[in-house]
Amino acid sequence: MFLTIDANDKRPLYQQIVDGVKALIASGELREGMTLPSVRQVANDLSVNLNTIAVAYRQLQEEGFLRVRHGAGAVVSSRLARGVEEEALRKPLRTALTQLILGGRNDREIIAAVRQELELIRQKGDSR
Amino acid sequence: MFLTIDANDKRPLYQQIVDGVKALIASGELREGMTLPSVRQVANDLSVNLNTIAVAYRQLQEEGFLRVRHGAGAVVSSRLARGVEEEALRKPLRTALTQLILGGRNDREIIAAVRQELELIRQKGDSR
Amino acid sequence: MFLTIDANDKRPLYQQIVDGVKALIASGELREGMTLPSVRQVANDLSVNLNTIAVAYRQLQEEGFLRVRHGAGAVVSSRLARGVEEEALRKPLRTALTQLILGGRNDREIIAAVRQELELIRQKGDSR
Amino acid sequence: MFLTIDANDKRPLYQQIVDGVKALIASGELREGMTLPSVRQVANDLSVNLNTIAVAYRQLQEEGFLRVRHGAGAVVSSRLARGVEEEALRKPLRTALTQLILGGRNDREIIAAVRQELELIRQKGDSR
DNA sequence: GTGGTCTAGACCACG
DNA sequence: GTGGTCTAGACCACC
Repeated sequence: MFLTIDANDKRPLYQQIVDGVKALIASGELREGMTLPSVRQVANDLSVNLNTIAVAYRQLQEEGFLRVRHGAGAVVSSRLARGVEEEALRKPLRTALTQLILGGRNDREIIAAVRQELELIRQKGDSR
Repeated sequence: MFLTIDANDKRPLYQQIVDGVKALIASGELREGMTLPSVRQVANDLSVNLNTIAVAYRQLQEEGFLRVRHGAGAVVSSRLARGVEEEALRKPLRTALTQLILGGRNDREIIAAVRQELELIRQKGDSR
Repeated sequence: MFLTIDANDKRPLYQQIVDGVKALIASGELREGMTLPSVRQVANDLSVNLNTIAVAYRQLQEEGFLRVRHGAGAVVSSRLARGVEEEALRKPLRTALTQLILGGRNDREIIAAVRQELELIRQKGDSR
Repeated sequence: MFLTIDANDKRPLYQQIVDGVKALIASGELREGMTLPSVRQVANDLSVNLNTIAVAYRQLQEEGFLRVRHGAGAVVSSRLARGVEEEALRKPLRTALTQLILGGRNDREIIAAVRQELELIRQKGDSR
């Protein structure tokens, strides 16, 4: 299974699933048209309640990353650039960078960390 | 007042306060030894419940950014590099970068955005 | 083939088929006595499960728009004004109009949209 | 209480709540800044499970009609014209009109029905 | 088989 | 007090 959950993570379980699937799409590991494992299977693999996974899939559908059809499964939709406002993307970036600065990193180190993370995100597959 | 809250922000109020104070410290606008306005005053200025501010101040104290003394107000104690695990700093960065990638930005644009944000964070004062 | 399905549509597939056939009858493109393609052919054309089409045809039969005979295909039986309660017709209209209002349209624009849609529905053929 | 649910309605309960609140906003009965009754209260009034109402409130928040704050309640946000594509608004209208045509109504009757519904929707308050 | 909805009830987080 | 999350388990709708 390609998703993991972390009990120490402060994000709710369903949010971890959502972020995990997004990461897989960003990395190219999940591509347009691929079918995700069923809600039941993910729930079973992660030992998490079925409804929790359903909530995650539902949110991914609403954000346009999945096409979920009732009797069929969930298919990756992966439309990029979905009219998200720049500010909505910048705010979490700003918060993350602030934490790095407070952690004592200087600009050189931060940029290096960013480059490293970008590589990590894209290590599997080759999105775009 | 130098802190603002955004009703549309998904973070809880107290977290917005915490992040706001951290941003001010990172920018150098708040420096070691400076005194923050009282819980009561901030609560009043932002029209927010007094407990909410108290929770924010307590968290900042626990993270080592404030020294709170009864009756004497809260004093900034901006010790950097406080044994925060690298991973704890990287995870929010990774999530923010993932969102930028899914938003259609390429590496060049993302690095540019990071540089721009770093400047913004440091525009007031000139810490370090 | 004259029916299409939209993967992004929130309605179930069978409902899209039902609504599609109804639209063709309303437009006059399908008239009393005409024969519809077989369940098997439609399923094949739309790359949809055979059962899905069968369900759609059955519902159309129950609503009186089709006469289905074993081995002989489905024949259009467009009897209008079939004792449908006014309220059952009004409720979806009300919901659709509410969405238009919340979308910022004023009455003039809404009426114009209604006239335009009525023309579109009837553009093929000229029923009644 | 101003919301009702109909067991015979084919829409799921939470969707009826969502549509009901939208209708109240469209009618002007609920205005910007007004606080909705708590999830628990609505659940109690309608004898529906608490989670069901929570799902409805959550969807309304995602669509931008409510600002829901954790410890506080849910406040009407009522931003009109939220970049909804024209087609998304037209499709349900088209389906509703098709049903009216199949019900035997002519254009004159349909336009009259539309005008009547628009008045009904706006009877309380006087939105815009 | 698939996902969708709903319930009952628990516990946590926020203000 | 408020809403948020999660579980367990049921039943339904779709393919």
